[in-house]
Amino acid sequence: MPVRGKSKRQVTGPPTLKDVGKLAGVDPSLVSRVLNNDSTTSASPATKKKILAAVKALGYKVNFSARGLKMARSSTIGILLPDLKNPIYEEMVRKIQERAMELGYGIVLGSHAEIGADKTFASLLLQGQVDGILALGLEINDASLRRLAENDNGRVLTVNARFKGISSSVILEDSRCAEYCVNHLNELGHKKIVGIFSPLKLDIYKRRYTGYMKACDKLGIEPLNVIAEGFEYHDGYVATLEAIAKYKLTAIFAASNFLAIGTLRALRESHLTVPEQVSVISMHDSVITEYLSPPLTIFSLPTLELATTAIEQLVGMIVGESPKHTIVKSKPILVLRSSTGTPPRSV
Amino acid sequence: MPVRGKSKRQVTGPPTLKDVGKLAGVDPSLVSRVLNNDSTTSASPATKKKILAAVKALGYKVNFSARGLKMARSSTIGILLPDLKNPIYEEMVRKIQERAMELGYGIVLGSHAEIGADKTFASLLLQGQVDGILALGLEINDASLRRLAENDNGRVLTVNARFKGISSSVILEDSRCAEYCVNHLNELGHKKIVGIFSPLKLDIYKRRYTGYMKACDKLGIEPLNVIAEGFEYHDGYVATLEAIAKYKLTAIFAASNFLAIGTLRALRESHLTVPEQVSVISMHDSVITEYLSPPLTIFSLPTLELATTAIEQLVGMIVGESPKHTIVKSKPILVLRSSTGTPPRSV
DNA sequence: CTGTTAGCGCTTTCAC
DNA sequence: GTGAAAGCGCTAACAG
Repeated sequence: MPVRGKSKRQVTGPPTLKDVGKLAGVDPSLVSRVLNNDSTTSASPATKKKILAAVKALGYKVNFSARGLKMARSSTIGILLPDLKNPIYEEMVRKIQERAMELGYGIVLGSHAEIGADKTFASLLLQGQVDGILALGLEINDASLRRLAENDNGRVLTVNARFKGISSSVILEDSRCAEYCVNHLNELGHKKIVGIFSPLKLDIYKRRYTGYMKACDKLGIEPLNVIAEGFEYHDGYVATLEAIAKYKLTAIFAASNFLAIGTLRALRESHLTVPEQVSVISMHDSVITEYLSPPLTIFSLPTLELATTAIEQLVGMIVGESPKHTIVKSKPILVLRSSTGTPPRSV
Repeated sequence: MPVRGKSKRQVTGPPTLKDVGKLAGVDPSLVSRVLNNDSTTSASPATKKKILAAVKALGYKVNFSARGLKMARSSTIGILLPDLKNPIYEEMVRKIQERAMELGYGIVLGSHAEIGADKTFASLLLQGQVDGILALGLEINDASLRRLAENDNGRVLTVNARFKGISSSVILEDSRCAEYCVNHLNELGHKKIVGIFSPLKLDIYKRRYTGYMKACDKLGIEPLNVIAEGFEYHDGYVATLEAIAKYKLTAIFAASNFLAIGTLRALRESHLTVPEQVSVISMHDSVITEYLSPPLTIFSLPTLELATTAIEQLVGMIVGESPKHTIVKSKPILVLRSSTGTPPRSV
């Protein structure tokens, strides 16, 4: 390990506040105050300029360990997700990381299952290893996270989901988006529109379900739906098989890209062509949708904005703002590809 | 912000070494030594036991900020990737994170483009914000990372890629895997096997290309290949269109899942059925392959083992081991699905 | 407006 | 085998 000299620095590591202070001819603490825009003290423009110049000259960057130690903060936030398989999470994680970095935070990824019993995210939070947690679209079945929510819900934020006991969240207008999907199908002439959802105990699917039901109601068509067992391709596949057997459908609204991929497979195996015999629509755009067979028509919502809003809100909470529930509003955008068309004549 | 009392602790944050020491009736420094298995001093079994008991009782966990400050290490490693879209990266990142955590490290994600000019990963490393960098499957076109590689390549490791100037890497047997793919096709009776690759300047594709050429040579069949423009679905799509126009092919070896997805689309649009008219094989298993149309036959390599090996090697380097190149050896595993079959009679 | 001071929790010589 | 003490780089009172 590199060792420093006693009085004079021998092995030069990264520059410190002391170095900057020396170069600028001021005290290190003043540098700190200037760099942090300390409101209680205002440096004279002249010294401020000198300091900034020295900072740039030396390429000074804060040492997060030192700051973290002093402020009793880790400057890292945890992101909890079921998996990264879903491309939407991937994009969001990327975006969150980007924004977090700008805000001076690092991130660590995690999931309930994999961290191990005594190393849950909640315990990390409690131990001060992370300053806050962003929970992406999943159930909270981690016992200690739940306990945490009861005691200290000031630093846990759920993304596109709401949970009892957690008073901070940011969500999209999933309900509205689902409505748009059904309306689009109806405009093409469809009346037998099956909705395929993942379990409704998950808030996000409940909202999509609500939108679907609302649209059917408004349009005066009969709601036909199947609740899949889970969230994976396979669940969409099984649910679609069930729908085909049960209903005389002409269109399917698959409530997630994952379900939709399973849906397409089920239709293919049942020798039902898309969109000639059955139209398929889904919501939330991800790269893969364009490369499915056929490419999927979808309505998209601003997931990236969801991501930045979430991290900003969490950081706000960490520095003292109150938790709140927010909705990122935005009109769903139609991405028209080739999985939707007019219903077959015979039906 | 919670404030602590002067002499007696008022607001109790997470337990510290001092707390543990007090409970165990020993000096905090001893606790530290015991917890870190300090080889220079051996505590008596009795006190050791007392200490461990106190640690457990209090639920003590190290404060990474303090340790980092003291040791001039951040205990975080950076992962550089082109994107997380590719499910294989996702799985690997997950695995790396998991193992890193066990080893006492956090991770931060990053890419060249998005971090911003003066905040490249290399500079993070230089500034001590990260202790090392894992670069996943991409070119290194970050000027400062390149510079870094020239000066201090002791803490940069490339994963499934090798670069001039970077003396630490871990790779899989991609060449061998490509050979297996070609052989499988040939065993089914194919002679006109087109290989589709991403640009060969990328080490990983060069190796797959080499394997393909070697297999063709051994088999005595003519190598037919197309080098795509890039790495995305679209590039595979365009390359396949070109291959169809150029060769009388009966089978395609797509050198990545991404390319393969584009390949399937091109074949579909060209009204060539898979596998009746054209067989398609790819390598590296990811969830999506099973849900393509048709589900892809692939050969898989142990990417998760690649991930753990990489992080372990990097951490080893951080604590002083020398950089090295390692190959994770493993026989490619055939995952037989329905995209491959015997060639059509007429050819 | 700016400097002084203390101390966050940890590791690590150096004593005993 | 164990304790004492110093100091990593930073921030936040408190002085001046």
